[in-house]
Amino acid sequence: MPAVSGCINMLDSETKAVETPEDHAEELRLWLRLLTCTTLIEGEVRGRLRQRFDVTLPRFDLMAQLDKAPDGMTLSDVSKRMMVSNGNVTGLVERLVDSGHLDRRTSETDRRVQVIRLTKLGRAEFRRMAAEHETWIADLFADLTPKDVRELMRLLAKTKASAQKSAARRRS
Amino acid sequence: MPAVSGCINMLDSETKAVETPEDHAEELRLWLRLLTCTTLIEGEVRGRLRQRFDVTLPRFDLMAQLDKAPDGMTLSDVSKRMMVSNGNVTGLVERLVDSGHLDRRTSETDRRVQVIRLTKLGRAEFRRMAAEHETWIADLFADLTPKDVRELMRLLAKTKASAQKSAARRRS
DNA sequence: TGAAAACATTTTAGGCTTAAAACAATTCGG
DNA sequence: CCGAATTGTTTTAAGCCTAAAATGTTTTCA
Repeated sequence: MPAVSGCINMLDSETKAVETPEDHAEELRLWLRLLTCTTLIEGEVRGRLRQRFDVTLPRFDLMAQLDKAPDGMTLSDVSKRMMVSNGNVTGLVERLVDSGHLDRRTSETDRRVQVIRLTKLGRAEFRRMAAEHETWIADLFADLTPKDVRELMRLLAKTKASAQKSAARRRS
Repeated sequence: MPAVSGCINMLDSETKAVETPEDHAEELRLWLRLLTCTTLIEGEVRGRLRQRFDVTLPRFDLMAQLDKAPDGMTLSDVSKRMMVSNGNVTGLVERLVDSGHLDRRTSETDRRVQVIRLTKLGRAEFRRMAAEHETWIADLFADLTPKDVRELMRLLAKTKASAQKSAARRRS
């Protein structure tokens, strides 16, 4: 392949964007690294939750959402916050109700809606787990300076916004 | 609670580390943001793979690993690279062999080992999907400048190293 | 050499997850 | 007011995923 082919294509182009097969290897590598980091940390947290508290990560995540909502949440709210499917939440909640961690009742004003809350037991257990969980996270990120943390926060916010925009573009 | 309690605790401490309940809220927020970004992008890629190619993300990921290894890989290699359990790979490979995308054979020199490769069909289909996949990723990260990308790469590398160190600490 | 350790994979049991279809209740527009 | 669209949840079918135990193979080393 001649080294000038890209330039030739560019000369061919008219007013619109160039159709040269562009190189997006950098973005691809970034995505893989992002995924690796997340998978690594998630796996570590999952293992520690299991070992220390015999609880699964999805259960912990669901309880974390409810801990921030003393008045409860609807299943839809939970589903959106956790970014998982509705059906997923149904099953997760069912098991947590069975184990006595959640209370679930039908809304008085809208009989479609199920409102779930942490029970006293659920809240107590979550708080206990959350305290230790926070130290694990701190340890996993221990080598980052406060400046690194701030900078990562900023860049990830930008990344999130970019991805949301792209997702919206596709849906429209 | 008096505002000086932290200092009092520090005075109480002896040679070892202070037991003051430290504030790790920043790291926690960082972790949640990292998770959100990854979940968002992963969900988007999953949906597009399904819509355009009727393929699942785990299948795509496995084929991506094999595409980089013309001489094939063992199941253990795949399991380590993908950071998933051995049993997971067994099932994934089984389905991909059934659909004609993978070839699997027992190693001649070590009968414990299964070596898998992409078939001609598997490689062709993967290349077709990968080309489009790359444009999706580029679009999802479109609002990041080259500098942002470099900086994120650097900080995520640091994060990965930190997490690996922490994981190793726990295992020892 | 031969038992024990290490290794590669599979199996098992249970839970997680999704997309799509089904169902139920509410809201909207004519 | 009533049919149609919308909203909230559950169900279904299939696949993904893990940890732990089981199976078969190779290596180690006493």
